[in-house]
Parts: sequence; C-alpha cells; structure tokens
Amino acid sequence: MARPAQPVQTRKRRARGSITPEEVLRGALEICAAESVEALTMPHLAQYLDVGATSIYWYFRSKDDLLDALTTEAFKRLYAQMPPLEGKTWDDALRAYFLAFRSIMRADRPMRDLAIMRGDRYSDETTKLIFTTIDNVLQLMVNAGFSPDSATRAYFTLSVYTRGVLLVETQLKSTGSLGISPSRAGFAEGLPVLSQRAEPESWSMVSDDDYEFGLTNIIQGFRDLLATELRSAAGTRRAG
Amino acid sequence: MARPAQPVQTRKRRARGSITPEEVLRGALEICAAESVEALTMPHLAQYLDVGATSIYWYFRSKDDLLDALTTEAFKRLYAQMPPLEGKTWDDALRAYFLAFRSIMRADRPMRDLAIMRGDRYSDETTKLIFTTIDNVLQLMVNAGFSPDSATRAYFTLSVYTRGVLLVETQLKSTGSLGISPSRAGFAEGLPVLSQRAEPESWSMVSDDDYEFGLTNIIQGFRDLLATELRSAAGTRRAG
DNA sequence: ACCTGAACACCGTTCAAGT
DNA sequence: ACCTGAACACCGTTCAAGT
Repeated sequence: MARPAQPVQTRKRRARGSITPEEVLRGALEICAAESVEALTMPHLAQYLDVGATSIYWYFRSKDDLLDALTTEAFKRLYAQMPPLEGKTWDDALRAYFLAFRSIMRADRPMRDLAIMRGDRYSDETTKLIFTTIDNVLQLMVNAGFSPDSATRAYFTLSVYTRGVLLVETQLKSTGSLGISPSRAGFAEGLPVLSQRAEPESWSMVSDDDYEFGLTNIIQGFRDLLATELRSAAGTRRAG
Repeated sequence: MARPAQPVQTRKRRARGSITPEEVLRGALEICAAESVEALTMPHLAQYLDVGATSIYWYFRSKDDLLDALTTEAFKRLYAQMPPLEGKTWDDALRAYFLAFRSIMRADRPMRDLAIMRGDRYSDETTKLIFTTIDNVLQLMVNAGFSPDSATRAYFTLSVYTRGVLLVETQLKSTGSLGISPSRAGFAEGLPVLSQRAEPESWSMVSDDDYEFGLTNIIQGFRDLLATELRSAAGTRRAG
C-alpha cells in the first residue's frame, strides 16, 4: 500500500540552451495547422514541446508576441508563393493575383486564420513586404492609365472583398453550422427570387465559382473606370 | 479591533422572479455598447445586474446562448432601420441598401461586432428576416433583367465586400495600432506608386470615400453584366 | 421554481527559486 | 543565462444547497 509521495511522472528539467525560439515557433505552427489557432494555448504548446509551462515566456514576452511572430512568418510564406505578374495586362494581373491570394490562404489554415484575426497587426518587416508586392500590381495599373489613387483604391477593393470571402468561409468551417445553407433552404419558400435559385449552398459566396463571379465583375467595373479616367485625361489635355 | 467574521458586504439574495431574460439581455447589450463584446463576461454581467454570478444560467444555458440571443436582437434592429427601396432602380436600390447597411452597422457597435464575429450563427428567426429583406432587393434586379442566379451572386458580392470593410474597421479600432497607416507611410518611400498617394490613411478602405469607391465600381461592373445578360437573352429569343 | 456560492477545469502571466 | 513550478487573477460552467 506504500505509495511514493512524489508525483508518478515528473518531466526531466531541460538543459539550458535546449529551447530555441525557432523550435517554439515551429511547434506553435504545428498546433495551429493540426488543430486550430484557438487550440494554441501556452500550456498546450509547452506540453507539446515538452518544456515547462512558463519557459516559453523567456523567448516570447507574451502570447500576443508569439502570435505576432507567427503572423509575420505566415505573411512571408504567403508572398513567397505569390506568382510573378510581369508581362500581364493590368486586369489579368489583378485576376491572377487575387486568385492566387485566395488559393494560398485556403491551403494554409494558420495563415488564413491569423491573417483574418490579426489583419492589422503587421510587423515592420511584413509592412515592407506587403507594400513592395502591392506596388508591383499598382504599377501595371498606373501604366495602363489609372491614377495612383484609383489604382490603390481598386486594389484594396479587391483585397477587402477577398478577405471578406475568406472570413465567411472561416466562420462556416469553424462552427460547422452553415448560416445560410441547404438546411435553411426551406426559408426561401414563397420568396419570389430566392426560391428560384438552383444552388442554395452557394449563398455565402464561398465556392470557387462564387468568388470568381465577384472578382470578374469587380474588375469589369474597373475597366469602365479606366475608360472614364482616360477620357477625362484626354479632355483635360485638349482643354489645356 | 473586533471585526465581524462575515464579509463586509454581502449582496442580498434576490427574490425569485426578480430576474427576467429581457433584463439580462438589456444588461448584456449595455455592457457591449459601453465597453465591448469582449468585455461581456458572465461575472461582469452578473455584477452589473446585481445578481449571483451563476444565476444567468437559469435563463441562458451558456454564454453562447446569450450571444445568440444578442445577435438575433441586433439583426432585428438592423433590418428595422433599413430604408424602403420601392420605386428605385436596381442600381440606386443596391447603392442605398449597402450605404444604409454600413451606416447602421457603424452606429451600433454591438451589432457590428456580433455580425462580424458570429456572421453565420443565425437563428431561424434571423434567417427568415434576412431572406425576406434580400428577396426584395433581388426582385428589383430580376425585374431589370438579371437572372435569379446573377442577382443573388451580385447581392452577396456587395454583402461580402461591405462586411470586409466593417471587419477591417473593427480591427483597426480595437487595436488602436493601424496596420497600414500614416505611421507606416515611410515604408512607401521609393515605391513608384504608393509614394505618390496623397492620403496614406485611406489605405485600408475604411473611409466613407473609399467604401463608396468600391461600391460604385462594383455596381458598374454589374451594369455591364446586365447588358451582357440582356443581349444574350435577346440572342436566345432570336435563335429560338 | 428560482437564486446562490463553492468548486472545477481551464486561461495568460508573474515571480522567486532552482541550476 | 536559462528553465521551472507555485501562485494569482481571471474565465465559463456544474452542482448541491438554500429559499
């Protein structure tokens, strides 16, 4: 009946220097990928890395710090995968750019979740990376005749639209219960238009087709804008 | 020096029936409005209502239940304030609809936060409300010549864009530190296009002007789509 | 039937103490 | 210098016990 007074299993103390920030970051990323960003807690990460629950604080001042570092890494991965746009017309480039953006995001769950949850918490490094990438796209537009202002706004219109689609998709996936989905299709009964739709499952714009519908028509709007700007510029020249 | 052994201040026990679900909901809403949805915790709410910390659970099975009820209320408030669209052309109606949508959301912080955080967790009641409202808009579009499918996708394109703008704004406001903001304007140095922009503060599409830019151009894209659909329908009639 | 505090299993974080 | 557990102030939630 005699029992040792000590806990059955005590983790051995790690040697100093046996933990690195890179190792912590990698473990955190693995948890985010295998489970979710929500599942990433300090105790869980510590257990996963087999370190003391508070040892992580030696390398990251807070969980927020850790998430910042994770976000910076995610943006690096994102922009490293973005396709080159040289030689494309401005509209083909925009299309290819945002199709790739969405596709890469969808394939990397931690990236998608972090980008949406912490969309504005960019490190200086990330800001520089984003600006450089965006400017490449904008140059194509300005060369085609857009004003720098219109080009920037047009870019961000598509950026916000795309992030909105990713947000909706994240929400649908995480709760499992689709907000407006086939299970709710009955609610359309008696409504003149909605009841006529063939595919109620795409009412949230998360399918590839739905996303491309928006992308195509927004870019078409910008074509008209460009035509107007070119006309106006020509008019100014003629008047001046 | 003698001190009573009891706590200095013990809340008097509330009479049974002295708590109502409506009172709980109202208190929760007041906390969300005055502070934030994040500040709404069960202990905080209980203290605010001057009830025992766990008494709320008699009326709402969980915090999630409470948030669901709060979200349903928010959507009722939203759609009660949406303007009538009768007599408007489809494009004017879309414009007025989403301008109102964004404006109402921005003026009601709990509504905005709940709609974005819990975008897909609609109650049956809310789903019915949303569907009915949407169908009104869609009818105008179908009457103008859009197919039911195109009308629905066009609507959701604008809906997702608008929610994206609100998401970005929420993030900027909540952290205080703007992601791409004047404080980061220096990063645009040397970049051909971004360095030319007059107003770096609008790089996140949260200003009224920026939102309207996107709205206007997306709707313009839909005008072209309508023209194409009308042409195609005429061609089919001629061929048939 | 309704209201309650004690208690539980979590969280992020601090800190004094080990090595 | 680096790693650690105890401890703290939170959280949502359960439950037996009051009225």
